[in-house]
Amino acid sequence: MFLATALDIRHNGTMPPNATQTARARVRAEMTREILVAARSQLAEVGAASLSVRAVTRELGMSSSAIYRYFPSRDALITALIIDAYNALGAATEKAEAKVARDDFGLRFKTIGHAVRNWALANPHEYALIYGTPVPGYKAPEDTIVPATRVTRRLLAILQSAKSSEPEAGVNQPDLGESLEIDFTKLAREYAATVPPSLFTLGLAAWIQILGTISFEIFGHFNNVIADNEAYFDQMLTLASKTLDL
Amino acid sequence: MFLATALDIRHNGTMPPNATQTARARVRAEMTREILVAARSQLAEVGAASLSVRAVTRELGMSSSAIYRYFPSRDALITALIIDAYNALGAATEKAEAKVARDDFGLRFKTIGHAVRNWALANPHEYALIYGTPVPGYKAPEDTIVPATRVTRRLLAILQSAKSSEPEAGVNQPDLGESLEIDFTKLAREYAATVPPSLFTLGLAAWIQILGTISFEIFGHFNNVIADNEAYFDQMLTLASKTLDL
DNA sequence: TCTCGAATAAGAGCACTGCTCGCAGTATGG
DNA sequence: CCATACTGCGAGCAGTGCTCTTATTCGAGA
Repeated sequence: MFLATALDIRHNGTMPPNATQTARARVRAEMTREILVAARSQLAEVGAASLSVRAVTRELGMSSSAIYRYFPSRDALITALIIDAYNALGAATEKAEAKVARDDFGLRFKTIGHAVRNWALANPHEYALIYGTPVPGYKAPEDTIVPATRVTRRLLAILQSAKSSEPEAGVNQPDLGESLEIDFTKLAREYAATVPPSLFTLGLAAWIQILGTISFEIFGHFNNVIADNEAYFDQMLTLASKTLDL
Repeated sequence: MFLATALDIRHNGTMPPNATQTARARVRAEMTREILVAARSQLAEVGAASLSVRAVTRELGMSSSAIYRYFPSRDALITALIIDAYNALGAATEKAEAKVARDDFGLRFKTIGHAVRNWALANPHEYALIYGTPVPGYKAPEDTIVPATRVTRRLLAILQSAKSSEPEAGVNQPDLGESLEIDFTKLAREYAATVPPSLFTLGLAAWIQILGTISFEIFGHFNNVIADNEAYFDQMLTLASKTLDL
């Protein structure tokens, strides 16, 4: 879990190697957890930009300097929140998708789309944290890569299943140039997928359409433009699903 | 221009009504301009989140409090930069589009797309300012609405022209629900456009696809995913252009 | 069981931020 | 010419992230 990860960020050289945690390690883990809970509520309230570590410590009744025993910097705290957000989004979508019939690929696709949107609307600041403007000095560490791909892996699985049951369907698959052919072939290999590169690009475009539409809504670009946001989103999902021949 | 706007934000009740500016008004306008220039360079360097009004005043050799005679708050300064960014983006795309043949709608569409991307890559912080996470306390004022629609009006004009020359083409226009029919009919009326609502939704989807793809690139979601970003972007534009039957 | 080093917590402090206020000059319209 | 509006400056406030010193507590090895 990310808590262990957060722990390992600091003092990784001095952590005891055995699994049975000492009392001190346990209270440290508990403290770390509490800090993250407080930080998460702060994030939900005021957003990442206005998140103050001093406010977090105040909420916990500790001194402002004490938090640096657990997180070396504000950036490290926010990184933990980013991983947290990716996992929360992943869990929410996986839970939603698990409820629908496996063989209805179009429904699975749309369900994931709506789940992402619903999570984003319920947690706008968390969404902005992962899909909005990156924080200034921030450089995505390795820890975020896997959680970041939880949803896309799910989408790819659907594409994969749909394609295997109906191979080489009549989708209008574009012919890519050489460089894109290389990029997406490599990408498919990394994801252990067998979907052809041309179809892969369509899947990526659909994913971008989903996030782009949600970002438009969350960031206020639909204000005075569209009233029924959900209807537009659903219509967009239907269209994307059709493009992917699901 | 936005400078006049920025001026009118403050002291609008005390501005002399006649057009011939007094000496004081002229030096005030000049000062406002210089502040914006300095702020713009700051923005380009460190981004909106890290933009410091004190740093701006230092760059101008004035005291930190003096700037509040020109902009009532940091938010007001950033608002001016937002309008600025919208106009810069609009100017860049309009300039690019003006160079291509009027009757090649597909090319005009793709040219606008590439122009937006090129501007975003050249001015990533400005792009993030208008299409990334909104600044915490920020509420878009009326002044930003018109500049914000410069590019979309251009795209709509293309759609409009293409449709009039080839009315009711064989595009796969989706049938919308009642609420969307209302939303987009109203929207078309506001834009003084005659494109049918169903086609309007496809145009919006294309615009979202463009911005979504650029955001992915600028915000780092293509790192270790796609190497040839431009090729992917162009391929996406081709696809979108085809969907719009341009 | 004792001891000594490591981990923790707290407080003072530094350099920075956005912003306010009062005071001094200066230009301007009546 | 003069009252008034405007402008700039410096001090200061409350807040920030973060560091360093000091004091305390804990736990593992002798």
